[in-house]
Amino acid sequence: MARYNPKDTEPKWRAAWANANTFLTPVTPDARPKYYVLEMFPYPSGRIHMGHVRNYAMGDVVARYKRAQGFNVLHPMGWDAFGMPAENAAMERGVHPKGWTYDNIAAMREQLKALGLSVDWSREFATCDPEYYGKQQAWFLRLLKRGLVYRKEASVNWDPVDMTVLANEQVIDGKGWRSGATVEKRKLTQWFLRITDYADALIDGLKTLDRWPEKVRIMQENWIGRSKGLRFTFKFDGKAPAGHADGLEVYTTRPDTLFGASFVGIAPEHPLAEQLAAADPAVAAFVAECRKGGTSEADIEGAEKLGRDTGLRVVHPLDPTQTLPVWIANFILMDYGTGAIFACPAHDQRDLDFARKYDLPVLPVVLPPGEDAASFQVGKEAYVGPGAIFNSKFLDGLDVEAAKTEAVNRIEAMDQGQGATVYRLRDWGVSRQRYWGCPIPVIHCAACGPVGVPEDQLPVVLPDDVAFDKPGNPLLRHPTWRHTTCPSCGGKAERETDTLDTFVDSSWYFARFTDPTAAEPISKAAADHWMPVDQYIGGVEHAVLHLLYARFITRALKDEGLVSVEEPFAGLFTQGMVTHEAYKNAAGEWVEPSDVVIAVEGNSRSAKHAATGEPIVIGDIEKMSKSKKNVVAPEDIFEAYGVDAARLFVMSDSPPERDVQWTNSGVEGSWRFTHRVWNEFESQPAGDFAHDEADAAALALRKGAHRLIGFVTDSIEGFRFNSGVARLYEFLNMLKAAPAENATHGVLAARAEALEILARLISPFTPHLAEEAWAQLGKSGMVVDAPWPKADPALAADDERVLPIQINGKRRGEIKVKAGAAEAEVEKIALADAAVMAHLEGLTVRKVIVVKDRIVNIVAG
RNA sequence: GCGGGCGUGGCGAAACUGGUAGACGCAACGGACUUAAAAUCCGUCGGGAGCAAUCCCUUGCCGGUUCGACCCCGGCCGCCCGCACCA
Repeated sequence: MARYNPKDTEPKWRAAWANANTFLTPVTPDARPKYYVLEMFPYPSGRIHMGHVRNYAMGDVVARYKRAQGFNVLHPMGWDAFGMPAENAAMERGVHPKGWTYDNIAAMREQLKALGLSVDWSREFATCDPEYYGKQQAWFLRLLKRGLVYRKEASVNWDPVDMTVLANEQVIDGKGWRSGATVEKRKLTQWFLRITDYADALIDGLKTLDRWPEKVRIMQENWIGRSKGLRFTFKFDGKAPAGHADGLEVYTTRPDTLFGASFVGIAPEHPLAEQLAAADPAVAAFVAECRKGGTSEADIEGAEKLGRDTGLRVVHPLDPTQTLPVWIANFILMDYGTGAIFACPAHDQRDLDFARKYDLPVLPVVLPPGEDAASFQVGKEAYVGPGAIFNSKFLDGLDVEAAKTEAVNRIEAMDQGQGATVYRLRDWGVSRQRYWGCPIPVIHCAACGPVGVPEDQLPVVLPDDVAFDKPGNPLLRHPTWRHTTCPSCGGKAERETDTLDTFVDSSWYFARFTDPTAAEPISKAAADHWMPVDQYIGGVEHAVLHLLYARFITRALKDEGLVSVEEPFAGLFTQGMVTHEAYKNAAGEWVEPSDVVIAVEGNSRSAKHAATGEPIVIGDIEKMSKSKKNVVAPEDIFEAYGVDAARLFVMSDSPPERDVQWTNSGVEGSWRFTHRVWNEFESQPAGDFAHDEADAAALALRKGAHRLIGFVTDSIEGFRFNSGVARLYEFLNMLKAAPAENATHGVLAARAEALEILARLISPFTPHLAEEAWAQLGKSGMVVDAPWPKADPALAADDERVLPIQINGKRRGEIKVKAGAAEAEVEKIALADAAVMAHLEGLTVRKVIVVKDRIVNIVAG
């Protein structure tokens, strides 16, 4: 028997698909229902890693499956090609970002093509193609006209390593998401997108995303952070400080606790605090002290409450006889609400900590259920639960929610404030002081201000002749590029040298794929047909970055009339990472897996270096990363085991949303499977055989095959690929138990039918093997064009059931009955069973529970 | 601190809606074939008792609901992810 040889067959079938234009999705849609499958497009780093293999293999399973189900599938591929690494390469190696990027794309395209993906490569583009980013500039200008784009001076997150600004979403634990450098605050004039205009829509829209992971929806909701409360103004007692004649505006979510107020606090960055600091060196010193603390988790956790009494006093809005001191406090954030609060220490832990430290009053106003008003006291823990309001004049006796409403009504009636909704979400700062990005299509004119580049002058193309010998943005140093004339007055003017955050590039590419050559940024007809993406697949790390931005841009483009959908991704699946053990030598240096030999003794494993024999420490299972050297190169695996085995392995073993641990023995298992499958096809003799109803072995095989269809179908539909693969293994074992050699004609007929079903069922997972198997069966055409198999209900149905018999909840035997057998009949058979009778000796049967086709439980005592 | 998730053999895991716990794979062990190895094939494989049929224990821990709980409820313990002085 000839061994299955993936090295010959895999390239052969890829060529066959390419020659037949199998995966080309015509721009003009046909009568079939559409299905748009998309995996998050890759950054062209130069070579694919196992994470890519898993991501794209999953998408390919879905795409091929839907195709076989009769859908007109759109499954495109492109490149998220702008970004920092290209500039870093330019600085480190003197190559041009453009050349570096396109070389990488060429290399990765070949690797991805080797995966045998059912991708329509004719739609491929890179975000750094001027044809793409020019269209991006076009819609950017339309959003600018709409007022969704604006410029402001703001305190921004500055990444000192990448030397650029970052959006809030791109700062993780106070560090840049890409560089890992501690982020600094800087005041800069920047371009912003009004994502906050869409805060409510983005929260409310989450409810419609019923095919998104709950986790991602919760993360987005928390990130947007909507809270309802009251914004109101404290009048100053006596003379107000200059410029603050209107008073001091605060925000609270607990207007019900207003009578428990003991002081008013302002952030150290609050304009009033800065004003006071300018006049008083002692205040200035205090404000500087507050700034010193870092922003990292540990810093905040350990930060002590610091405050300074300003000497100012304000009047209580609901009780003019009462005044409150105004403190500058380090725990108040300028970024949130109004940067000023009223503090109710009895019912807020931070306020309480502060009040205890500075000996400020603590007056409880919410009485917990069961407590006595005369004796209830707050110690070190603030009471934040429900209860009845007391010590609060007209609010007394109301519950918390009713008191909130009443307090808001009173303040509104006095015209001193109003109910307000506040968000944690900030507008999206999109200016990046980088070269390798989409130029912001704006011209700055001394007379006219910033003016959008006229549409007929787009795209604003990046100049190629730039130097990376100095840090900073090369566009700023370019001798001619920025100098131009004002489109409005014709006078001398300068181009904007900031480029767009690369997350803008990835916020609409899915819509461009529907017609990548359209003259408009988005072809309305094509997008209306294909959008939304039916199944989007990618890493969970984009839960609040890319996935939030893309939702926002889609809504903004919808309001601009470019698309009709509000939500870009109807279904989302977030897949787990590919992990691998990391190895270290005695010196603590990371060692590559290929240099390590593992020895197994019983249940313990030890490792040594393959070449030197020195002992190696087997470390944790971690995400594959270059720094830990625990990377397995996909091309090495393709070479050794074939592409299908690699694809199969990343789909096996672990549920797709969970991390999968890469092991060599695991992929060997998948490789063995491909060979065993092939052996079954090869050993099947050619020819037609008639089914034999009387042949029990043949019937069992046919039943197994028809049942398998349902199992595999459900596992793909439900994203349980690992279970589907397990069922395929199980069925292969069944086939092997009914070999072709010396088989009856009935079994040969059943095998022929089973193999035809099997070839179609494995084709989403191991597409090359499936084609070779299909050809081996003598089938015409390719399996990729064959419809998904349909189970014969009569064969897939179980006509006989094995029911376990429990006595008092413990399994004591089993009986065989016809499927759907009546309860009374089942009870009779169960009670007559020898093993059951033995167990019931000396007991009285009290009750018999029969669950149809499932189980029998006898209660006896 | 808040929000979410998870905890099942030596390992990755399965168990659909409360109904036979451990499918399938990996590792391990035993055997066949082979001069030998690889590959392949067959078998064993949660723990314990027993010659055996069989029985007892077992899904992080404690308790509850139920004829019946990996699954539902309450309370602990541990791990992972996200957010975090957000008023």
